[in-house]
Amino acid sequence: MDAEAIKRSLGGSGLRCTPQRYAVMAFLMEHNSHPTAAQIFEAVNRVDPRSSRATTYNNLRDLVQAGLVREVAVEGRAARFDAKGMRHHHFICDRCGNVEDIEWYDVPRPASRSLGKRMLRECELIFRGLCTKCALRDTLPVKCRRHVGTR
Amino acid sequence: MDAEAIKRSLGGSGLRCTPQRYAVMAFLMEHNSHPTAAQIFEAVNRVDPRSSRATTYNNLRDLVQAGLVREVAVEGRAARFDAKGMRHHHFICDRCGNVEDIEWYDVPRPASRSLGKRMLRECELIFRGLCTKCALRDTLPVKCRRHVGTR
DNA sequence: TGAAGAATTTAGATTCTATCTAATGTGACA
DNA sequence: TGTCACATTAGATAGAATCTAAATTCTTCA
Repeated sequence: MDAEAIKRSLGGSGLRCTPQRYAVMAFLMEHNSHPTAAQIFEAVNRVDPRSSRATTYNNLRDLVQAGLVREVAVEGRAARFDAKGMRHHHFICDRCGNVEDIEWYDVPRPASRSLGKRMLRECELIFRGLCTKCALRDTLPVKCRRHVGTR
Repeated sequence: MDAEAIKRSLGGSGLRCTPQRYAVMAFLMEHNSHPTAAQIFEAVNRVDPRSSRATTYNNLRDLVQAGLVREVAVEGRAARFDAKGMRHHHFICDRCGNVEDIEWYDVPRPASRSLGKRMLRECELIFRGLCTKCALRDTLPVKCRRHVGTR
């Protein structure tokens, strides 16, 4: 959306605002669908300046390190990425693996006794179950299922 | 530890108690180090009945589906596995990727409004930061670092 | 300017993780 | 004992992410 804001946040993290890096960041800010690296690579390359797979991964790594993007690991599937906008939690669908945002609320920290000498950086709350589509699909008679996309 | 208990919990989930499956389950119950599939495969095969990689993965999948084992996805690294004993949360080290248990405490559920039609199965609380070893390593002068194993 | 050096990108190879295949083995039960 | 579903196996394959080494672009500063 706001090109200047993206430039500023990249610069503020010591990252050059290259076309490829900008494209990745802009795509993530315009889509809250938690895409995979492959999806980002493909989407960014549908538009002009062609970028390589390695660059997409490099840039995602840099953006995550800079704290501008969050990476969500999903068991048995490719990692998902998410521009850090408003704070939120994540819901991961057991069946289709899609990641969705859940409205933020505060998470109680563990007792310092149970943390020991560990350095706590963040608490992350993850919900699991069936997303709306998959939950609906479960309650439909079999002959109707094909009408509900699986992702 | 208790062979009979393992047999019973496998049987109760409709899983035969094969030597390979038993070995995986027993290993997970004896080690709370959250090993990877590769580590489990190797450890189980150091003892007698040789098991194949595919079987190790198959059995881990079955045990997770049966709810006897938990799988923890870690960004950029192999998944970790964990026999479900006492309830606990997880701490994942940013640097070495190791997973450690954190004493259980209740997690507040999200407002049903923010869940919509999703079917919630579980809430998982994950802490991130530096484990004791890595936190210590950070505060040591460089010349001493080699004395602290990274794994 | 423009030369040097740092950061970035690139295609393709490679590594690592996990799953699939098709054949074989095993055990429960009638 | 025969049958059938469940399990295991080695090796091939798929999928995700990283590495390599060379080329390119940017920044800085003489």
